[in-house]
Amino acid sequence: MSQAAPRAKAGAGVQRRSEITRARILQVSQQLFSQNGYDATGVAEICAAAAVSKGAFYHHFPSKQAVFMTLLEGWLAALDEQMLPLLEGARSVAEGIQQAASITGLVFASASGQLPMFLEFWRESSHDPLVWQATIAPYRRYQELFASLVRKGIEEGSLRPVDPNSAARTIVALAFGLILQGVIDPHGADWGEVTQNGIRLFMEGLSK
Amino acid sequence: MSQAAPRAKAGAGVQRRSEITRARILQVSQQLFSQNGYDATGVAEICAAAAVSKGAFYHHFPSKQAVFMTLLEGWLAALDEQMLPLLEGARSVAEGIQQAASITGLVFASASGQLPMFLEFWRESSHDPLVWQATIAPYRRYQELFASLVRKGIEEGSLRPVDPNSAARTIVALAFGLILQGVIDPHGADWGEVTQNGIRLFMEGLSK
DNA sequence: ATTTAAATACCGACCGGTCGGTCTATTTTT
DNA sequence: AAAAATAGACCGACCGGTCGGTATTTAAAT
Repeated sequence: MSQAAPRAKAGAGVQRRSEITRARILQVSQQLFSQNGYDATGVAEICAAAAVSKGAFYHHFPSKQAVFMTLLEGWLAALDEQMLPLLEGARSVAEGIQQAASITGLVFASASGQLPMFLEFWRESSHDPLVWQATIAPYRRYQELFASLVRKGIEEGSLRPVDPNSAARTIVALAFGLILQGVIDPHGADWGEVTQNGIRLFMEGLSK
Repeated sequence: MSQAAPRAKAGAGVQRRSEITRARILQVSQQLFSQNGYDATGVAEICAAAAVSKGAFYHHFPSKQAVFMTLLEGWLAALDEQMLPLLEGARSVAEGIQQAASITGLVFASASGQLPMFLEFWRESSHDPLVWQATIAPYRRYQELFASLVRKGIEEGSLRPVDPNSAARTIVALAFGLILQGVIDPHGADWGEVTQNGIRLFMEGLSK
Protein backbone atom coordinates (compact mmCIF):
# COMPACT_ATOMS: atom_id res chain seq x y z
CA MET A 1 0.00 0.00 0.00
CA SER A 2 2.99 2.18 -0.04
CA GLN A 3 1.28 4.92 1.88
CA ALA A 4 3.23 7.69 0.33
CA ALA A 5 4.90 8.94 3.44
CA PRO A 6 7.94 9.79 1.46
CA ARG A 7 10.04 9.29 4.29
CA ALA A 8 9.36 10.95 7.56
CA LYS A 9 12.89 11.57 8.14
CA ALA A 10 11.91 11.22 11.70
CA GLY A 11 14.95 9.16 11.49
CA ALA A 12 15.21 8.41 15.13
CA GLY A 13 13.51 5.26 16.18
CA VAL A 14 12.19 4.45 12.75
CA GLN A 15 12.35 0.77 12.76
CA ARG A 16 13.01 -0.67 9.39
CA ARG A 17 9.93 -2.21 7.96
CA SER A 18 11.38 -5.64 8.27
CA GLU A 19 11.98 -5.17 11.95
CA ILE A 20 8.39 -4.23 12.47
CA THR A 21 7.26 -7.30 10.62
CA ARG A 22 9.58 -9.46 12.62
CA ALA A 23 8.42 -7.97 15.87
CA ARG A 24 4.80 -8.43 14.91
CA ILE A 25 5.39 -12.06 14.12
CA LEU A 26 6.99 -12.56 17.50
CA GLN A 27 4.32 -10.75 19.41
CA VAL A 28 1.46 -12.49 17.69
CA SER A 29 3.17 -15.85 18.07
CA GLN A 30 3.57 -15.34 21.76
CA GLN A 31 -0.06 -14.52 22.13
CA LEU A 32 -1.24 -17.47 20.08
CA PHE A 33 1.15 -19.91 21.69
CA SER A 34 -0.10 -18.76 25.07
CA GLN A 35 -3.69 -18.98 24.06
CA ASN A 36 -3.78 -22.22 22.14
CA GLY A 37 -0.46 -23.89 22.73
CA TYR A 38 2.55 -24.38 20.53
CA ASP A 39 1.48 -27.41 18.58
CA ALA A 40 -2.05 -26.22 18.07
CA THR A 41 -0.90 -22.94 16.61
CA GLY A 42 -0.27 -23.15 12.88
CA VAL A 43 2.12 -21.04 10.91
CA ALA A 44 -0.75 -19.96 8.69
CA GLU A 45 -2.63 -18.83 11.74
CA ILE A 46 0.28 -16.77 12.91
CA CYS A 47 0.64 -15.20 9.50
CA ALA A 48 -3.03 -14.31 9.35
CA ALA A 49 -3.02 -12.78 12.80
CA ALA A 50 0.13 -10.83 12.06
CA ALA A 51 -1.17 -9.74 8.67
CA VAL A 52 1.91 -11.15 7.07
CA SER A 53 2.41 -13.61 4.30
CA LYS A 54 3.97 -16.97 4.71
CA GLY A 55 6.83 -15.79 2.58
CA ALA A 56 7.54 -13.01 5.01
CA PHE A 57 7.36 -15.39 7.91
CA TYR A 58 9.93 -17.72 6.45
CA HIS A 59 12.04 -14.83 5.38
CA HIS A 60 12.47 -13.82 8.99
CA PHE A 61 12.52 -17.19 10.65
CA PRO A 62 13.82 -20.48 9.35
CA SER A 63 11.13 -22.44 11.13
CA LYS A 64 8.30 -22.29 13.58
CA GLN A 65 10.56 -23.71 16.19
CA ALA A 66 12.97 -20.84 15.69
CA VAL A 67 10.22 -18.42 16.61
CA PHE A 68 9.62 -20.39 19.73
CA MET A 69 13.29 -20.36 20.65
CA THR A 70 13.52 -16.64 20.08
CA LEU A 71 10.57 -16.14 22.36
CA LEU A 72 12.14 -18.36 24.99
CA GLU A 73 15.42 -16.51 24.89
CA GLY A 74 13.68 -13.19 25.20
CA TRP A 75 11.69 -14.46 28.14
CA LEU A 76 14.76 -15.67 29.95
CA ALA A 77 16.68 -12.50 29.21
CA ALA A 78 13.89 -10.40 30.65
CA LEU A 79 13.80 -12.54 33.73
CA ASP A 80 17.52 -12.19 34.22
CA GLU A 81 17.32 -8.48 33.79
CA GLN A 82 14.83 -8.17 36.60
CA MET A 83 16.10 -10.86 38.86
CA LEU A 84 19.87 -10.75 38.90
CA PRO A 85 20.38 -7.18 40.07
CA LEU A 86 18.00 -7.76 42.93
CA LEU A 87 19.74 -10.87 44.12
CA GLU A 88 23.26 -9.69 43.63
CA GLY A 89 22.67 -6.25 45.05
CA ALA A 90 20.85 -7.40 48.13
CA ARG A 91 22.26 -6.24 51.43
CA SER A 92 21.19 -9.27 53.34
CA VAL A 93 20.36 -12.76 52.28
CA ALA A 94 16.85 -12.62 53.58
CA GLU A 95 16.25 -9.35 51.84
CA GLY A 96 17.51 -10.68 48.55
CA ILE A 97 15.22 -13.63 48.55
CA GLN A 98 12.28 -11.64 49.77
CA GLN A 99 12.78 -9.13 46.99
CA ALA A 100 13.04 -11.86 44.43
CA ALA A 101 9.69 -13.05 45.69
CA SER A 102 8.17 -9.66 45.21
CA ILE A 103 9.36 -9.71 41.64
CA THR A 104 7.51 -12.93 41.17
CA GLY A 105 4.42 -11.12 42.29
CA LEU A 106 5.10 -8.49 39.71
CA VAL A 107 5.46 -11.11 37.06
CA PHE A 108 2.01 -12.36 37.91
CA ALA A 109 0.51 -8.94 37.54
CA SER A 110 2.18 -7.87 34.33
CA ALA A 111 2.70 -11.00 32.35
CA SER A 112 -0.40 -12.90 33.30
CA GLY A 113 -1.43 -13.19 29.69
CA GLN A 114 1.80 -14.85 28.69
CA LEU A 115 2.12 -17.09 31.71
CA PRO A 116 0.95 -20.11 29.78
CA MET A 117 4.13 -19.77 27.75
CA PHE A 118 5.92 -20.92 30.85
CA LEU A 119 4.16 -24.23 30.59
CA GLU A 120 4.84 -24.44 26.89
CA PHE A 121 8.53 -23.88 27.47
CA TRP A 122 8.76 -26.50 30.13
CA ARG A 123 6.77 -29.07 28.31
CA GLU A 124 8.69 -28.55 25.13
CA SER A 125 11.96 -28.75 26.96
CA SER A 126 11.20 -32.23 28.16
CA HIS A 127 10.94 -33.39 24.56
CA ASP A 128 13.25 -31.17 22.57
CA PRO A 129 16.95 -31.21 23.44
CA LEU A 130 17.50 -27.76 22.02
CA VAL A 131 14.79 -26.23 24.16
CA TRP A 132 15.96 -28.27 27.09
CA GLN A 133 19.43 -26.87 26.85
CA ALA A 134 18.13 -23.32 26.67
CA THR A 135 15.87 -23.90 29.64
CA ILE A 136 18.09 -25.89 31.91
CA ALA A 137 21.06 -23.59 31.84
CA PRO A 138 19.40 -20.55 33.38
CA TYR A 139 17.42 -22.77 35.66
CA ARG A 140 20.61 -24.18 37.10
CA ARG A 141 22.12 -20.76 37.32
CA TYR A 142 19.29 -19.57 39.49
CA GLN A 143 19.49 -22.63 41.61
CA GLU A 144 23.16 -22.14 42.24
CA LEU A 145 22.63 -18.50 42.86
CA PHE A 146 20.11 -19.23 45.56
CA ALA A 147 22.33 -21.92 46.98
CA SER A 148 25.27 -19.57 47.28
CA LEU A 149 23.00 -17.00 48.84
CA VAL A 150 21.90 -19.47 51.46
CA ARG A 151 25.49 -20.51 51.98
CA LYS A 152 26.44 -16.94 52.60
CA GLY A 153 23.59 -16.55 55.04
CA ILE A 154 24.75 -19.55 56.97
CA GLU A 155 28.30 -18.24 57.12
CA GLU A 156 27.03 -14.90 58.28
CA GLY A 157 25.09 -16.67 60.94
CA SER A 158 21.76 -15.29 59.90
CA LEU A 159 20.51 -18.63 58.65
CA ARG A 160 20.34 -22.02 60.27
CA PRO A 161 22.82 -24.59 59.01
CA VAL A 162 20.68 -26.34 56.45
CA ASP A 163 21.70 -27.97 53.22
CA PRO A 164 22.08 -25.02 50.84
CA ASN A 165 21.27 -27.05 47.76
CA SER A 166 18.08 -28.47 49.15
CA ALA A 167 17.04 -25.05 50.32
CA ALA A 168 17.77 -23.52 46.93
CA ARG A 169 15.80 -26.17 45.11
CA THR A 170 12.96 -25.69 47.51
CA ILE A 171 12.89 -21.99 46.80
CA VAL A 172 12.87 -22.61 43.08
CA ALA A 173 10.15 -25.20 43.55
CA LEU A 174 8.08 -22.67 45.39
CA ALA A 175 8.41 -20.20 42.56
CA PHE A 176 7.64 -22.75 39.87
CA GLY A 177 4.73 -24.19 41.76
CA LEU A 178 3.19 -20.79 42.27
CA ILE A 179 3.53 -19.94 38.61
CA LEU A 180 2.05 -23.28 37.69
CA GLN A 181 -0.95 -22.67 39.87
CA GLY A 182 -1.24 -19.18 38.51
CA VAL A 183 -1.40 -20.53 35.00
CA ILE A 184 -4.16 -22.99 35.67
CA ASP A 185 -6.17 -21.16 38.23
CA PRO A 186 -5.48 -17.48 37.62
CA HIS A 187 -8.45 -16.24 39.58
CA GLY A 188 -8.14 -18.75 42.37
CA ALA A 189 -6.13 -16.41 44.55
CA ASP A 190 -4.07 -13.28 44.72
CA TRP A 191 -0.94 -15.07 43.70
CA GLY A 192 1.33 -12.16 44.40
CA GLU A 193 0.16 -12.14 47.97
CA VAL A 194 0.35 -15.89 48.33
CA THR A 195 3.92 -15.73 47.09
CA GLN A 196 4.87 -13.13 49.65
CA ASN A 197 3.29 -15.08 52.48
CA GLY A 198 4.76 -18.35 51.37
CA ILE A 199 8.28 -17.06 51.09
CA ARG A 200 8.00 -15.28 54.39
CA LEU A 201 6.87 -18.46 56.06
CA PHE A 202 9.68 -20.35 54.49
CA MET A 203 12.27 -17.76 55.43
CA GLU A 204 11.16 -17.88 59.01
CA GLY A 205 11.83 -21.57 59.05
CA LEU A 206 15.19 -20.89 57.52
CA SER A 207 16.26 -18.06 59.78
CA LYS A 208 17.88 -18.45 63.13
CA MET B 1 -20.77 -63.38 31.87
CA SER B 2 -20.46 -66.65 33.60
CA GLN B 3 -17.07 -67.44 32.13
CA ALA B 4 -17.08 -70.81 33.79
CA ALA B 5 -14.04 -71.24 31.69
CA PRO B 6 -14.22 -74.95 31.24
CA ARG B 7 -10.78 -74.99 29.91
CA ALA B 8 -7.70 -73.20 31.10
CA LYS B 9 -8.76 -73.72 34.56
CA ALA B 10 -6.09 -71.21 35.38
CA GLY B 11 -9.23 -69.31 35.96
CA ALA B 12 -7.89 -66.72 38.27
CA GLY B 13 -7.04 -63.45 36.69
CA VAL B 14 -7.93 -64.42 33.18
CA GLN B 15 -8.79 -61.10 31.68
CA ARG B 16 -11.03 -61.22 28.71
CA ARG B 17 -9.06 -60.60 25.58
CA SER B 18 -10.59 -57.21 25.11
CA GLU B 19 -9.51 -56.11 28.54
CA ILE B 20 -5.98 -57.07 27.81
CA THR B 21 -6.04 -55.13 24.58
CA ARG B 22 -7.55 -52.14 26.26
CA ALA B 23 -4.97 -52.25 29.00
CA ARG B 24 -2.17 -52.51 26.48
CA ILE B 25 -3.44 -49.49 24.62
CA LEU B 26 -3.52 -47.52 27.83
CA GLN B 27 -0.11 -48.60 28.97
CA VAL B 28 1.55 -47.93 25.65
CA SER B 29 -0.21 -44.59 25.33
CA GLN B 30 1.04 -43.51 28.70
CA GLN B 31 4.56 -44.38 27.77
CA LEU B 32 4.43 -42.64 24.42
CA PHE B 33 2.67 -39.57 25.78
CA SER B 34 5.34 -39.32 28.44
CA GLN B 35 8.12 -39.82 25.99
CA ASN B 36 7.03 -37.68 23.09
CA GLY B 37 4.10 -35.66 24.30
CA TYR B 38 0.42 -35.89 23.61
CA ASP B 39 0.24 -34.01 20.34
CA ALA B 40 3.34 -35.59 18.93
CA THR B 41 2.04 -39.07 19.53
CA GLY B 42 -0.11 -40.34 16.71
CA VAL B 43 -2.85 -42.89 17.02
CA ALA B 44 -1.10 -44.98 14.40
CA GLU B 45 2.02 -44.92 16.53
CA ILE B 46 0.11 -46.12 19.55
CA CYS B 47 -1.46 -48.90 17.55
CA ALA B 48 1.86 -50.05 16.22
CA ALA B 49 3.46 -50.06 19.65
CA ALA B 50 0.52 -51.89 21.16
CA ALA B 51 0.40 -54.34 18.26
CA VAL B 52 -3.20 -53.47 17.71
CA SER B 53 -5.05 -52.26 14.68
CA LYS B 54 -6.58 -48.87 14.37
CA GLY B 55 -9.95 -50.47 14.31
CA ALA B 56 -9.31 -52.06 17.67
CA PHE B 57 -8.17 -48.75 19.05
CA TYR B 58 -11.34 -47.02 18.06
CA HIS B 59 -13.35 -49.95 19.21
CA HIS B 60 -12.12 -49.41 22.73
CA PHE B 61 -11.90 -45.64 22.80
CA PRO B 62 -13.98 -43.07 20.99
CA SER B 63 -11.02 -40.77 20.46
CA LYS B 64 -7.41 -40.15 21.28
CA GLN B 65 -8.52 -37.61 23.81
CA ALA B 66 -10.59 -40.23 25.58
CA VAL B 67 -7.46 -42.29 26.13
CA PHE B 68 -5.82 -39.27 27.62
CA MET B 69 -8.73 -38.61 29.93
CA THR B 70 -8.78 -42.22 31.07
CA LEU B 71 -5.12 -41.97 31.89
CA LEU B 72 -5.67 -38.74 33.78
CA GLU B 73 -8.49 -40.19 35.83
CA GLY B 74 -6.41 -43.18 36.72
CA TRP B 75 -3.54 -41.00 37.76
CA LEU B 76 -5.71 -38.90 40.02
CA ALA B 77 -7.43 -41.89 41.50
CA ALA B 78 -4.09 -43.45 42.39
CA LEU B 79 -2.97 -40.21 43.96
CA ASP B 80 -6.10 -39.98 46.05
CA GLU B 81 -5.74 -43.53 47.16
CA GLN B 82 -2.30 -42.89 48.53
CA MET B 83 -2.78 -39.40 49.78
CA LEU B 84 -6.17 -39.13 51.42
CA PRO B 85 -5.81 -41.83 54.08
CA LEU B 86 -2.54 -40.33 55.16
CA LEU B 87 -3.91 -36.87 55.54
CA GLU B 88 -7.19 -37.80 57.11
CA GLY B 89 -5.74 -40.35 59.43
CA ALA B 90 -2.92 -38.20 60.70
CA ARG B 91 -2.70 -37.74 64.44
CA SER B 92 -1.20 -34.29 64.27
CA VAL B 93 -1.21 -31.64 61.65
CA ALA B 94 2.50 -31.58 61.28
CA GLU B 95 2.63 -35.33 60.98
CA GLY B 96 -0.02 -35.36 58.28
CA ILE B 97 1.77 -32.90 56.11
CA GLN B 98 5.12 -34.51 56.70
CA GLN B 99 3.71 -37.86 55.69
CA ALA B 100 2.16 -36.42 52.61
CA ALA B 101 5.59 -35.16 51.72
CA SER B 102 7.10 -38.59 52.10
CA ILE B 103 4.51 -39.90 49.69
CA THR B 104 5.67 -37.35 47.20
CA GLY B 105 9.11 -38.83 47.55
CA LEU B 106 7.67 -42.22 46.82
CA VAL B 107 5.97 -40.88 43.75
CA PHE B 108 9.31 -39.76 42.46
CA ALA B 109 10.84 -43.14 42.96
CA SER B 110 8.11 -45.26 41.47
CA ALA B 111 6.54 -43.16 38.79
CA SER B 112 9.57 -41.38 37.47
CA GLY B 113 8.95 -42.68 33.99
CA GLN B 114 5.47 -41.31 33.86
CA LEU B 115 6.20 -38.00 35.50
CA PRO B 116 6.17 -36.16 32.20
CA MET B 117 2.51 -37.01 32.02
CA PHE B 118 2.05 -34.55 34.82
CA LEU B 119 3.20 -31.79 32.52
CA GLU B 120 1.01 -33.06 29.72
CA PHE B 121 -2.00 -33.00 31.98
CA TRP B 122 -1.37 -29.50 33.15
CA ARG B 123 -0.61 -28.10 29.78
CA GLU B 124 -3.60 -29.73 28.24
CA SER B 125 -5.81 -28.50 31.02
CA SER B 126 -5.01 -24.91 30.22
CA HIS B 127 -6.39 -25.38 26.73
CA ASP B 128 -9.07 -28.01 27.03
CA PRO B 129 -12.06 -27.32 29.29
CA LEU B 130 -12.76 -30.98 29.77
CA VAL B 131 -9.27 -31.72 30.98
CA TRP B 132 -9.31 -28.56 33.01
CA GLN B 133 -12.37 -29.64 34.87
CA ALA B 134 -10.91 -33.02 35.64
CA THR B 135 -7.68 -31.47 36.84
CA ILE B 136 -8.93 -28.53 38.77
CA ALA B 137 -11.42 -30.36 40.93
CA PRO B 138 -8.97 -32.63 42.75
CA TYR B 139 -6.46 -29.84 42.84
CA ARG B 140 -8.90 -27.67 44.76
CA ARG B 141 -9.82 -30.53 46.98
CA TYR B 142 -6.24 -30.97 48.06
CA GLN B 143 -5.84 -27.30 48.57
CA GLU B 144 -8.86 -27.12 50.84
CA LEU B 145 -7.75 -30.22 52.63
CA PHE B 146 -4.42 -28.66 53.45
CA ALA B 147 -6.09 -25.42 54.40
CA SER B 148 -8.39 -27.14 56.86
CA LEU B 149 -5.44 -29.03 58.24
CA VAL B 150 -3.58 -25.81 58.85
CA ARG B 151 -6.70 -24.29 60.35
CA LYS B 152 -6.95 -27.16 62.73
CA GLY B 153 -3.32 -26.77 63.67
CA ILE B 154 -3.85 -23.13 64.46
CA GLU B 155 -6.84 -23.90 66.61
CA GLU B 156 -4.90 -26.55 68.42
CA GLY B 157 -2.20 -24.03 69.01
CA SER B 158 0.50 -26.04 67.33
CA LEU B 159 0.79 -23.68 64.38
CA ARG B 160 1.31 -19.96 64.22
CA PRO B 161 -1.72 -17.93 63.19
CA VAL B 162 -1.06 -17.61 59.49
CA ASP B 163 -3.51 -17.41 56.65
CA PRO B 164 -4.54 -21.02 56.13
CA ASN B 165 -5.31 -20.55 52.47
CA SER B 166 -1.98 -18.99 51.66
CA ALA B 167 -0.22 -21.70 53.58
CA ALA B 168 -2.15 -24.42 51.79
CA ARG B 169 -1.42 -22.96 48.41
CA THR B 170 2.20 -22.69 49.33
CA ILE B 171 2.35 -26.33 50.26
CA VAL B 172 0.73 -27.31 47.00
CA ALA B 173 3.12 -25.04 45.16
CA LEU B 174 6.02 -26.77 46.82
CA ALA B 175 4.76 -30.15 45.69
CA PHE B 176 4.07 -29.03 42.14
CA GLY B 177 7.37 -27.22 41.85
CA LEU B 178 9.30 -30.24 43.01
CA ILE B 179 7.53 -32.49 40.55
CA LEU B 180 8.16 -29.97 37.81
CA GLN B 181 11.85 -29.94 38.57
CA GLY B 182 11.87 -33.68 38.80
CA VAL B 183 10.41 -33.90 35.31
CA ILE B 184 12.97 -31.69 33.69
CA ASP B 185 16.02 -32.48 35.71
CA PRO B 186 15.50 -35.99 37.01
CA HIS B 187 19.11 -36.59 37.86
CA GLY B 188 19.76 -33.13 39.21
CA ALA B 189 19.08 -34.15 42.77
CA ASP B 190 17.58 -36.71 45.08
CA TRP B 191 14.16 -35.22 44.83
CA GLY B 192 12.69 -37.32 47.56
CA GLU B 193 15.26 -35.97 49.97
CA VAL B 194 14.86 -32.42 48.76
CA THR B 195 11.14 -32.74 49.32
CA GLN B 196 11.62 -33.91 52.88
CA ASN B 197 14.04 -31.14 53.66
CA GLY B 198 11.93 -28.49 52.04
CA ILE B 199 8.77 -29.43 53.82
CA ARG B 200 10.59 -29.68 57.12
CA LEU B 201 12.01 -26.23 56.65
CA PHE B 202 8.62 -24.90 55.79
CA MET B 203 6.95 -26.59 58.72
CA GLU B 204 9.44 -25.10 61.09
CA GLY B 205 8.48 -21.69 59.87
CA LEU B 206 4.88 -22.61 60.32
CA SER B 207 5.15 -24.11 63.77
CA LYS B 208 5.03 -22.19 66.99
C1' DA C 1 -22.30 -82.19 22.45
C1' DT C 2 -23.07 -79.97 18.29
C1' DT C 3 -24.80 -76.62 15.61
C1' DT C 4 -26.52 -72.13 14.94
C1' DA C 5 -26.98 -67.42 15.86
C1' DA C 6 -25.69 -63.21 17.81
C1' DA C 7 -22.43 -60.25 19.79
C1' DT C 8 -18.07 -58.64 20.35
C1' DA C 9 -13.30 -57.82 19.04
C1' DC C 10 -10.41 -56.77 15.52
C1' DC C 11 -8.43 -55.49 10.92
C1' DG C 12 -6.39 -52.15 7.64
C1' DA C 13 -7.44 -49.46 3.46
C1' DC C 14 -9.13 -45.15 3.04
C1' DC C 15 -10.71 -40.10 3.50
C1' DG C 16 -10.95 -35.21 4.16
C1' DG C 17 -8.31 -31.98 5.93
C1' DT C 18 -4.20 -29.69 8.08
C1' DC C 19 0.42 -28.85 8.68
C1' DG C 20 5.16 -27.01 8.15
C1' DG C 21 7.74 -25.68 4.65
C1' DT C 22 9.17 -24.38 -0.50
C1' DC C 23 9.14 -21.82 -4.67
C1' DT C 24 8.45 -18.32 -8.04
C1' DA C 25 6.87 -13.95 -8.85
C1' DT C 26 6.20 -9.22 -7.44
C1' DT C 27 6.95 -5.07 -4.80
C1' DT C 28 9.73 -2.07 -1.90
C1' DT C 29 14.01 -0.27 -0.40
C1' DT C 30 18.62 1.16 -1.10
C1' DA D 1 19.61 -2.07 -11.15
C1' DA D 2 20.64 -4.84 -7.38
C1' DA D 3 19.11 -6.56 -3.00
C1' DA D 4 15.89 -7.20 0.48
C1' DA D 5 11.26 -8.00 1.73
C1' DT D 6 6.67 -9.68 0.84
C1' DA D 7 3.09 -12.24 -1.42
C1' DG D 8 0.48 -16.48 -1.87
C1' DA D 9 -0.06 -20.73 -4.75
C1' DC D 10 1.59 -25.02 -4.03
C1' DC D 11 3.57 -29.59 -2.18
C1' DG D 12 4.00 -33.94 0.07
C1' DA D 13 3.69 -35.94 4.57
C1' DC D 14 0.88 -36.98 7.99
C1' DC D 15 -3.02 -37.05 11.18
C1' DG D 16 -7.32 -38.34 13.54
C1' DG D 17 -11.03 -40.74 12.52
C1' DT D 18 -14.36 -43.84 9.51
C1' DC D 19 -16.04 -47.88 7.41
C1' DG D 20 -17.01 -52.33 5.35
C1' DG D 21 -15.67 -56.55 6.29
C1' DT D 22 -13.45 -60.70 8.95
C1' DA D 23 -12.24 -63.50 12.92
C1' DT D 24 -13.24 -64.96 17.53
C1' DT D 25 -15.85 -65.54 21.51
C1' DT D 26 -20.20 -66.26 23.91
C1' DA D 27 -24.96 -67.63 24.29
C1' DA D 28 -28.98 -70.17 22.58
C1' DA D 29 -31.06 -73.90 20.36
C1' DT D 30 -31.08 -78.43 19.21
